[in-house]
Amino acid sequence: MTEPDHDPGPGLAPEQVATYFALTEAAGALQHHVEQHLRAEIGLSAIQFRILATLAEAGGRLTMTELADGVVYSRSGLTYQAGLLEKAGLVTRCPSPDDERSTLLALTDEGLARVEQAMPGHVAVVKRLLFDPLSEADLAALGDIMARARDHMRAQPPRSAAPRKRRPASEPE
Amino acid sequence: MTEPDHDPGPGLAPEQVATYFALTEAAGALQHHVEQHLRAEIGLSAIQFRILATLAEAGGRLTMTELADGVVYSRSGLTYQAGLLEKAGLVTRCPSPDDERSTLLALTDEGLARVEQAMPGHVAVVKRLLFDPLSEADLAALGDIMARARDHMRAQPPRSAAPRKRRPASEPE
DNA sequence: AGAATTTGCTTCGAATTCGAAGCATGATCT
DNA sequence: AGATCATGCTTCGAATTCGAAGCAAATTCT
Repeated sequence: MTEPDHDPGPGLAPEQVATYFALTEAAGALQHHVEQHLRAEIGLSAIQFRILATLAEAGGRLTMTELADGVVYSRSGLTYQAGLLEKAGLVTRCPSPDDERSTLLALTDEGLARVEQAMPGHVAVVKRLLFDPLSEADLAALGDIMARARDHMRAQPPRSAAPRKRRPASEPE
Repeated sequence: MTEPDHDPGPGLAPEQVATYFALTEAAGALQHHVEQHLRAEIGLSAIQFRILATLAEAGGRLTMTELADGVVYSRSGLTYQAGLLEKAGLVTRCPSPDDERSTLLALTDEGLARVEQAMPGHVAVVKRLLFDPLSEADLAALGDIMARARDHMRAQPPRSAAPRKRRPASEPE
């Protein structure tokens, strides 16, 4: 499971493949465990927790597009989850005062309370699974690397295959 | 996006939260881009490619459980995907000579060819998105860290989530 | 040996996800 | 101003996913 035997072709380092697979599998396993924990503890799916946490970080209110952009999610999926969360009383949907067509998702007090209730145990699980075998230096390096990778991916222009996409300039107005 | 304003509680470093979020978001974005590329290039979903690649790494044959264990996937989902892949002629299902109840998934020549066809472009996308902003030292550090994290997660026993795994609970439901 | 427990996989039903199409609002052009 | 295009969200249908239940083979216990 450590060294692939196929021929990846010229100029491609198998070390990168191994790193990528390790990253993907670890991230998948981590997500799985986190999902289990969140659902068992406070009855939220990982994506729901992520939505609420992103809202909390942003100060409580975001438009659907900003939110979907932040959680790397499809618009329709976000609509579905927003409906669930609204029905659960954790968020409210207000029309934006600026753009009538935009919908602002706002965190309710209960929603914020839920996030704060979930956060310690959530982080504890992540700590145990991800950060336990890592040193301080590892943590710093990983944080630095992943932040850089994330920013790089955010800066990636949308693929040309998309029929209707946002403007190439990802600059907020 | 750097420092959440909520109170995570005592003993929990916000740096870890930031690292975890960066990791999750980057992994999610990477997975999304990879999914797009794989589907557009060779008509495989990410999970299908992962199954085929895992099979190739293992020498061509694995049981369903070993495979599901390797790709962190549900058994039923793997059954579904195995059906699709078998119908596509990329794998075959043979009963195990050792255990009659076990099903061995075997990679066909076409399946192996598909993996090898997909691998270069796949790695190129990963390279561009993930490894482009990283130095050699970053790559080595990331590979080391993620491999350690993955092994640690693999070693994690299922908490109490397992319904009826090994121990016959004296409390029937 | 025979019965009970365990293990491995598949089927089933419900929930979730996504892209495309549809609808409404804002911006731009003439 | 009116028309046209662009943007934001939602609905819709199909595909995928998961856990629980079900079934067959193997191991263990008596």
